[in-house]
Amino acid sequence: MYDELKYWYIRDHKLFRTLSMSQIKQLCIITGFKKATKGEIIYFSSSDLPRIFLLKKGHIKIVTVDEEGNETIKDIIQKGDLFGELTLETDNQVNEYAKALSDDVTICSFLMSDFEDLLLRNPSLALSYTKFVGLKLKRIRNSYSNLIFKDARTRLHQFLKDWAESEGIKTENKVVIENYLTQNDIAQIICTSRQTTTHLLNEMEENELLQYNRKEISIPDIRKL
Amino acid sequence: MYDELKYWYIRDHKLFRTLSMSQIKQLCIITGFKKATKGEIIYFSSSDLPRIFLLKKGHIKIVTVDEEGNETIKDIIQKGDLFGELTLETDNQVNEYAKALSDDVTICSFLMSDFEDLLLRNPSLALSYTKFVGLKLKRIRNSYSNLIFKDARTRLHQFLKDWAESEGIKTENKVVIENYLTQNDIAQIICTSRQTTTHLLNEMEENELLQYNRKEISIPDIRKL
DNA sequence: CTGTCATTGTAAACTAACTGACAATTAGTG
DNA sequence: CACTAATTGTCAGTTAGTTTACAATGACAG
Repeated sequence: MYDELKYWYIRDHKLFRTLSMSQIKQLCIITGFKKATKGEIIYFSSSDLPRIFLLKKGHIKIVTVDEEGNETIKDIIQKGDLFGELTLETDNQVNEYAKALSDDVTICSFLMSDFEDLLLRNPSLALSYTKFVGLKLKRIRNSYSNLIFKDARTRLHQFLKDWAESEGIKTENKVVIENYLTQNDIAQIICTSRQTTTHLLNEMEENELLQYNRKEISIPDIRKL
Repeated sequence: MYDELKYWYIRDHKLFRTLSMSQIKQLCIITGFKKATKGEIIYFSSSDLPRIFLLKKGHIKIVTVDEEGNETIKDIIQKGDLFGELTLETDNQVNEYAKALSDDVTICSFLMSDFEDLLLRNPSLALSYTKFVGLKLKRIRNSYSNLIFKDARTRLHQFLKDWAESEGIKTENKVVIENYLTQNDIAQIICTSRQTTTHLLNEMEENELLQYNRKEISIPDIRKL
C-alpha cells in the first residue's frame, strides 16, 4: 500500500504521465522520500549518488553561501517543480542547499542514472524533459533580464506580478497570494536591500496597490501593478 | 560537391558526431545557409517555420529592443553554438534578432520539426541535446548571479575572466583575446553604462592589468584579475 | 502570560554608478 | 588622402539605493 503511494507521487507529475507502470516502477524502486518543516535545511547529499528531486508539496528555496557566509537565493521551487542537477551532470558544489519555506514540505527523488536510462528508452520523455529544461532556461533568462535593467520598484512590481501569475488565487482582478516569504527573502530575490523592499512595500500599501502581512499578500487590482 | 560541404558543416558540431550519414541527410535536405558581415542584422524569420541555428563561424549577438528602442544584449553566440528556440517551442517575440559582430559570420539552420523527429528516433542524441540545454541553463544562471550581486568593477573582472577562459589564447599566465566587442557592447553585457566601462578599462590599463585596443585585449597575468 | 527572537519600520550619511554633454581619437569609405 | 561616422575619453551634477544603527511590532515557546 505504501508502495502504491510512492508511484502515485511520481506519476502525478505531468512529465511522467506518458510512462507505463513498469517504467515508473523502474524509477521508483529506488525512490527516496523526505519530509521537512519550516526552516529545515535539505542538503543535496553530495556524498551520495547524484539525484533528481521533485517537490510534491510546499515551497523551498535553493540557497548558496559564499566565502563570507552570505546567503543568496538562487531559486524558489514550487510544488510540482523538478530540481537538482537538471544538466544531468554531477557537480560538486557543496555550498548549495535547499531550505524549507513552509511547514509541509514533501520531496521525492530518484537516481540520476536511472533517470538517464529511462530517457534513453523513452525518447518522447526525453523530448518533454528537454522542453521542460528549455522552458526553465527561458523563464530564468527573462526574469534576470527584468531584474538587471530596471530599478528596484519595477523589479518588485514585476516579481509580484510573476508571483501572482504563478500562484495567486484570482477573482476578477483581485489576487491573493499565500505569503511564505519574508521581506528579506523578497529583497534577495529582487536583488535589493531589505530596507528598500520594506520601504517600497509600505509605499505600495499607502497607494492601496496591495495589502501586505506575513500570511498573505492581497492585490486589489493586478492590472495596476 | 556543394551538398557534401553542407553535411560536413553540420557533422562538425560535437552534438552531431554520433549521427549516421543518412540521419544527417534527413536534417540537411532542408538546411539553410546564411552569410553575413559585420553589423548585419539577421532576423529569426518569424513568418517562416521555426528553425534551430548553428553558428559555424564568427561571432554574433542576440539582441532585443524594448518599446523605447533601447537595444539590450541577451546573449553572445560563439562559433559552434546552437541558438534559436532551444525550448523547441515556438515563440512569437518579434523584437529579437541577431547581429553579426565579425565580418565572416556563417550560419546554418534546420527546421525545428525535423530536429524533433531526429531526437525522437535517436535517444542518445536526445540525451546529449538535453545535457547541452541544461549546460546552457547552468552557464546562464551562474553568469547572471555573478552579475547581479557584485559591483561594476567585479563584474567587468568576472566577464573578462570568463571571456579569456572560453576564447582567449593562453601562454603561461598571459592571455590574448580577439576583441570583437566595443566598449559599449561590454557595458551592455555587464549591465553598466558605457562611461563606467571606459573608466574601469582605463583604470585597469593604468594598473597594468591589461592592454586594450579595438582588435585585441591582452592580459599579462590572468591570475591578477 | 511573559520573555525571546525573528521580522518589520524608520532615518541619516554615504557612495557607486548614471546621465548628459562634449572633446579626442580611430576606422572605414569613396 | 580626406571626410565621415563610430568609438573612446573625460568631467560635473544628480540620484537611487546601500549601509549602519536602532526602534517597534509580531509570533511563538515554555
